Amino acid sequence: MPTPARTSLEAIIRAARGVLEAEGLDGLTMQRVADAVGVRGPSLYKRVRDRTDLIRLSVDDAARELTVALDDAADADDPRVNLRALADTLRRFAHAYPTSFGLLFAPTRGDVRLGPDTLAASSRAVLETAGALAGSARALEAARTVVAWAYGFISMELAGAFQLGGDVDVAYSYGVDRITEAIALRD
Amino acid sequence: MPTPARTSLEAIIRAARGVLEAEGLDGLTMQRVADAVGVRGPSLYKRVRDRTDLIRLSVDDAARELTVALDDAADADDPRVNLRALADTLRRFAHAYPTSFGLLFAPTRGDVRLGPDTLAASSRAVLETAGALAGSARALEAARTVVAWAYGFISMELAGAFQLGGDVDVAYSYGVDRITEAIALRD
DNA sequence: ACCTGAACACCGTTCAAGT
DNA sequence: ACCTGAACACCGTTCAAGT
Repeated sequence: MPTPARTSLEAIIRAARGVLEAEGLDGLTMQRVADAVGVRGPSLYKRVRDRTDLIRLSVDDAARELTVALDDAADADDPRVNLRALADTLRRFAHAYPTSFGLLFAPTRGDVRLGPDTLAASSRAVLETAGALAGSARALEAARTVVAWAYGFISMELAGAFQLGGDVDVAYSYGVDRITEAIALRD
Repeated sequence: MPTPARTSLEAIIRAARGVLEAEGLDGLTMQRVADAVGVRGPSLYKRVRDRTDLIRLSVDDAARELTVALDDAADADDPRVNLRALADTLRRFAHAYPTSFGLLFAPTRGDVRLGPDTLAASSRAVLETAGALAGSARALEAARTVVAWAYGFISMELAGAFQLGGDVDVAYSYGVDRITEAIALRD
């Protein structure tokens, strides 16, 4: 006799993302997530292969949320305005979900890797805006330059590497301008 | 009656770094490190507070090695040449010790954080070269821009985010040039 | 068809007992 | 003074038994 489902993959991912940001990666235990969705630990394995899979699903879910935010952000005509909006959106995302952000490109964790489709979707808005600034032939490398800088800057910020002083908001804003001009230089 | 020491903190850190790069962060178990230095697990706690402490010590050790390499790299008169040498040195370090590199600024792991002195020492060469390019008043933000870009680029490279094709070496080299010109622009 | 308790392997850590 | 085996708590994971 079938038992009605007492939870769902969506609920599990939502709970896992909450735990991930509240307690960090080490705090994400199967027990903790099971408690949060009102089920026993072993039941999670009905919907999720293992803990690594759950982490990947959570980061993937966060990446999709980021993609939506980025797509919404770049709605102006001026590509410089759009690039700033994209950079600000990425930084807001990172502050809201630092652990997920850190795992997005974490070189340390080969096991938690996003699918190419998720990556491509989240790159779309940046690629388009970068292309408008640098020329479509240079779109890819321009986009990489912007994302690399922004990811690096925000990672260092979150890691507390900017202890030498100075206003981090100002530094970020200034950096966006510099990078924008750097990729807008035609040759 | 005193027992002669059968290992040392240095040997433990060396072994831990080896395991860290060979097996990744999850592979760094106390048991594994103990085996590598020829001692039982509990003995490690005579020299190390806990596993987190051992990770931090390992990353700190890697950071010191990086500092030496950076100091040696920037020996030319032309700051552009030096900046390229510094960028190449950082990238070589990252490829040699990807896990340590990832932990250097990992936003995800607040527990494994380098001391300000270690950070300051490793920044010195970059700060000096950046200052020579951007002017000493702009040295700090110029250095941050370079390091943020390089860290982000290499992280994405190691994370496999550059699957869209193109020669990564060329992209890195090109990026160094762009960033160099961006921070060399006086205003 | 999903959920559960019991069980297992593994790991970090402590500690009393050895030398 | 350092090392060890035993022990404990905790966690991921499996599985037979329940409904």
